[in-house]
Amino acid sequence: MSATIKDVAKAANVSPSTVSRVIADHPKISDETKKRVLAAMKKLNYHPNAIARSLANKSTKTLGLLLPNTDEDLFNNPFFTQAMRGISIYAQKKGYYIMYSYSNNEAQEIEFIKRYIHSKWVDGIILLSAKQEDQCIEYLKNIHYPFVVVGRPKDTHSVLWVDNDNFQAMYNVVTSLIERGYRDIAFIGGPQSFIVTNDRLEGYKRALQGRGIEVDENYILTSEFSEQGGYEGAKKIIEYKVPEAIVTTDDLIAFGVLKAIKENDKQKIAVIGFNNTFLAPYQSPSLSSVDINAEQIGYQAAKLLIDHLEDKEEEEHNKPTHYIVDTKFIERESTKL
Amino acid sequence: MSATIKDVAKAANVSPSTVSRVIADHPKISDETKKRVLAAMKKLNYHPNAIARSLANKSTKTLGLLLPNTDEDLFNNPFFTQAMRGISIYAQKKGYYIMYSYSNNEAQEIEFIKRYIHSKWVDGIILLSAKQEDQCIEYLKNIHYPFVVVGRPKDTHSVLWVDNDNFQAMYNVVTSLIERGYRDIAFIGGPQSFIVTNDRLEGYKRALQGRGIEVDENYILTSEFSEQGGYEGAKKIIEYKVPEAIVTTDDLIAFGVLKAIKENDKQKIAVIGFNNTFLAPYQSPSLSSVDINAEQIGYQAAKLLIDHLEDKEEEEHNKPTHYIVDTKFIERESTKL
DNA sequence: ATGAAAGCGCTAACAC
DNA sequence: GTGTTAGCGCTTTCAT
Repeated sequence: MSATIKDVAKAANVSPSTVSRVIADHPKISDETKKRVLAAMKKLNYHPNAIARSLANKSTKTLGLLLPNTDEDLFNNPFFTQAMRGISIYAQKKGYYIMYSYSNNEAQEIEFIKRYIHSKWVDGIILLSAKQEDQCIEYLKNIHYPFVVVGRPKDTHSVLWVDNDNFQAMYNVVTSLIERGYRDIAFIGGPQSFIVTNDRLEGYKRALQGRGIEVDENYILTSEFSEQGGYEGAKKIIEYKVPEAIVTTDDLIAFGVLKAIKENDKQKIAVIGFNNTFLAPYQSPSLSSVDINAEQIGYQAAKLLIDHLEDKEEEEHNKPTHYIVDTKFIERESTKL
Repeated sequence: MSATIKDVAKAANVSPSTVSRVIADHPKISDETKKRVLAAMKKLNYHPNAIARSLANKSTKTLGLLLPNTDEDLFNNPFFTQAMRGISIYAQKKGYYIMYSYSNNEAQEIEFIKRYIHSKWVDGIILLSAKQEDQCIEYLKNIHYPFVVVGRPKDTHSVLWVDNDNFQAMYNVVTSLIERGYRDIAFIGGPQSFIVTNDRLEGYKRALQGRGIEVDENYILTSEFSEQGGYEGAKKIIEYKVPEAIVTTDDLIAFGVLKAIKENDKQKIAVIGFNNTFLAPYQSPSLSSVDINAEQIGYQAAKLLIDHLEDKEEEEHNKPTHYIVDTKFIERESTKL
């Protein structure tokens, strides 16, 4: 039905290869014929068939995005939509398409990865969550398939990744708390299986130690990535010993903490969230949180992968292999009590 | 590098067409050769090249998903991720891939649609938001391209769509409020450019009228799709005349309303959200909300489109052209005061 | 039931 | 600079 390269060739009185050359913006083509071909394209409303190009080029210009295998709440976390938007923005800029699939568990995740790769649908893969023992990373590394992971993997050797400096971010937050006179600071994090949890926990511990405050293991809780987790964690901690501040690894957790605090009438406890989600300003008290710039993370992840893909031929010499996105502490009422 | 259909053919001592037939599960193939071919596939670790198949079949088995052209807050609304998940689930079940793109405005949205269509990347398109005057719908309808829209379009003629019965849902909520003795009920909705806003507003009005309560236009506000909008709207309404209840068209708006109510110390005002987002239970008071089952909406949208695509040949006689997903009122503290 | 051959729409040597 | 030709990996008549 729609015009092909041959139709254009005929209409412009040139050969198909010439048309192909103007599509690819080949240098050695006379302005005159180029003009004629372009005109023929317009006239016939011609658009290159991407499938045919992909087959001939052995490249689809599309990326496969793997959404995390996890429970509902985590996926509802705005982090993912923001990262997806960032990915989409850079991809669009470079003319790449994005496919996504949502998996329920790691086995399924690997299955989808294989499907993407074997079917030749994608040129590269973006992993949207790095766990401590991530089989997807292992698999992709082994077969030397181009991929990037959002979140620092356990072993960064020869893998592209982008993340915040989670250690530093939490370190800074806790240090600033200490400098203002807080000493009894508790920590509630998500599951330990996530690297990000451990990084932030480490930052918390080191900040305390750096100021000569002993780490109290009873002040450290990791649980679900949910308000429920924060709520229950905070109750447990308050029961143990009322702290002056509670730092968390996610706003969702912090929301739960705020609720528990209110119920226990311990309103002087400072609370800090992470990820600066859009509802943080609308808590009462409004929640201080660390903005991790999720959109930028997604953007840089796409950039790392696509740039890597495009530069395949020119030796992969000094290409950066990871990118650290800045965080920013957003102070609100929950730390100004 | 990887095995092609020819390699398999050679290994199994048959012709490529025979291999192709077993891939497509063609009936006229002897069990014996089928077995031999399958064995060869395993041995060579053969996987069909989807691009080549697509080119020959003129069908990619992939769908293009258009994320709404709108401000940040709206996209952060969990509705979209839930719908995306539903879409993904049905698509995966039927072996379809999903591509998404995020657009900033309607012009860009149409541009992406054209790109998807012209490049032949997708077999159909899913629109993730129906506005009153939706140019995308107009465009797709005109060129008779297969698509489905999430949300009831203004003109439903010859378009596939899935939605809640937003009129009925709001009608029921308001009626139940009236039956419990509430009379001064205000309404705060999102932008009027969204059909869903009008449907819910209509349900609100009719419910009042049905019980002989006059509609007070000062009790009706539409604004941004955000907490900010709810917050400011509620303040305005309270200033005008303190209502007994405020119904909203979105939890985000309701969150803002709750905040305004607290600040004004008007805690007896009942509040109802919409979409039953995951944070609704974590407000204080916990927020009563209408669960719209977004995942189901996405699932049914994908189903409608894919089933339509697959049945192209067999006359399109009695195929359903839309689907209504049930809503459910989830009562919490905010309506039990 | 199976094979031969043409074709899907585009690209990339290789010639001139 | 431009045309010719041979694929890319698969499907599908049309034979047999």
